[in-house]
Amino acid sequence: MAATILVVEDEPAIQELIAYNLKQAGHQTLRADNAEQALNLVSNALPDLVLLDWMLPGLSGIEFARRLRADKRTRAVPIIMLTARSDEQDKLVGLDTGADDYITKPFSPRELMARIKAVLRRRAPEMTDDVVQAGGLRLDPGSHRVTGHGKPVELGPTEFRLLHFLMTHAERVHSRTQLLDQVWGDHVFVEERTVDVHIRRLRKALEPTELDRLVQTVRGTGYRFSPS
Amino acid sequence: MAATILVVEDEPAIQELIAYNLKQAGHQTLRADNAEQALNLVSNALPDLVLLDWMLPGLSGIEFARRLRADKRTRAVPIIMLTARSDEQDKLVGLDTGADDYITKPFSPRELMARIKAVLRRRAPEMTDDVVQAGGLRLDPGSHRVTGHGKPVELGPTEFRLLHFLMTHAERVHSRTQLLDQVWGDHVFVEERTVDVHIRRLRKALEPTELDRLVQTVRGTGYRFSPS
DNA sequence: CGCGGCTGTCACGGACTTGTAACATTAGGT
DNA sequence: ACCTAATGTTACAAGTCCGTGACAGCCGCG
Repeated sequence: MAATILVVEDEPAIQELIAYNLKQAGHQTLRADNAEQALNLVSNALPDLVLLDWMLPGLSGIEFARRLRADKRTRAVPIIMLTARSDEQDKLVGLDTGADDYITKPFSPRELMARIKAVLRRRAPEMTDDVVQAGGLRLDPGSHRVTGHGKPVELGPTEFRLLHFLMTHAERVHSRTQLLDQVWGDHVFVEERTVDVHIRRLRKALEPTELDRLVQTVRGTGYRFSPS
Repeated sequence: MAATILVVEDEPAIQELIAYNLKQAGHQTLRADNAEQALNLVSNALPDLVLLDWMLPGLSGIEFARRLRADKRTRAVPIIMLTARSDEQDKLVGLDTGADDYITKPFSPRELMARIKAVLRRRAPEMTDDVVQAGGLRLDPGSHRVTGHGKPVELGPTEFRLLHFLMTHAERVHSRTQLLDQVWGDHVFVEERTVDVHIRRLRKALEPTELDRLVQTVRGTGYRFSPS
């Protein structure tokens, strides 16, 4: 995992409780007491997920969510809403603003962690530490190992992340720009052609296992991982 | 393990029974007849685990659990609930307050001990005194001894804890930050590179037995213990 | 008080990674 | 068959990460 999670919650006790559990699970946490603070943090660096209290002093949680969704840069960030109310009405409004999931207080840490995992799995599978297998390739984020037909494959850090992303988003073409955003991170300025070089390095590392053919070029568009 | 376990139970007979069994298993026991007494004990010294009766005179067990969870200092202490009721409803409420496990009376001492062990293992596997063996290495927390291929290995306290943690979480990469949190404890401020130095000392101590190769570097990520 | 063991920090050097440019090759259209 | 844009490939310099030895402070013990 090692996801970076932004917690927007005004009650210190709950904020602390959540942060503690996140840390235990190996996540980084950013904290904000209110929406304004949260917006600041987000403008600095994108978190991988936002835990957002419904009721906030000042700008409400729901309004904050709306703003995230309105900005192209932050649109894709998964949001989990925390709320004390349990009625269906709010739930609907919450989901309408684009929340990915919804938890009503009081919640158990166990439940919270489970939902975070579920949302990350759905929205950003490369953030989880689930083992990915496809076409004879096996990548284990937990132990940071890659094997092709059982034989170990040596990868540099960037190639590892690149392969991880491609495998968790297989059968889909990704432009160089998308790959830079997803694998290198936003706020990073590198030449697009750099992607080519890393693709090359990845393929080279896969060559001994004949699995380099799984990383395919789509001329004029980008690259694709295809286990077929 | 040598864990310190707080037993909160109003029935003397059951309290005695539990205490006896805990002692047999090598644990320290603290006893309280009610929640108020328990809170006092906890404010003095943190136990490694709390065995908590559901029904208590005065402050109820569940309320006591909530208070433990509400205080930052006591938040992480594992709780096992004891209850006479067996219905699902209570179980859910109990888990919601953050209980780690649940035992319904009557229970066998054997079962209780098994659950305690399981919870300690889950919350902090390196807290138990189970002997850990892997790849020719043997670490015995009870006697605080390490042997490699039968030959004794001399380790300093920190290296011992580090190896213990790595062995109980093998085949997983741990970042320096995670290792600092888990082995040094959070709220400790030391340089990340200090981890490197202790890894070095650990490897050096393992060198005579050729077992230093089990402690592996994952460049750009952290360290991993791998018995392979 | 002196001693030895343990700890955290630093600095240096080597090994590995990374982004870029430059050149080679290929794919597709005409 | 050509031409051109896109991609493959290689080399390299700069940067980053890690191993390692040295060292000073700390603590407990004799």
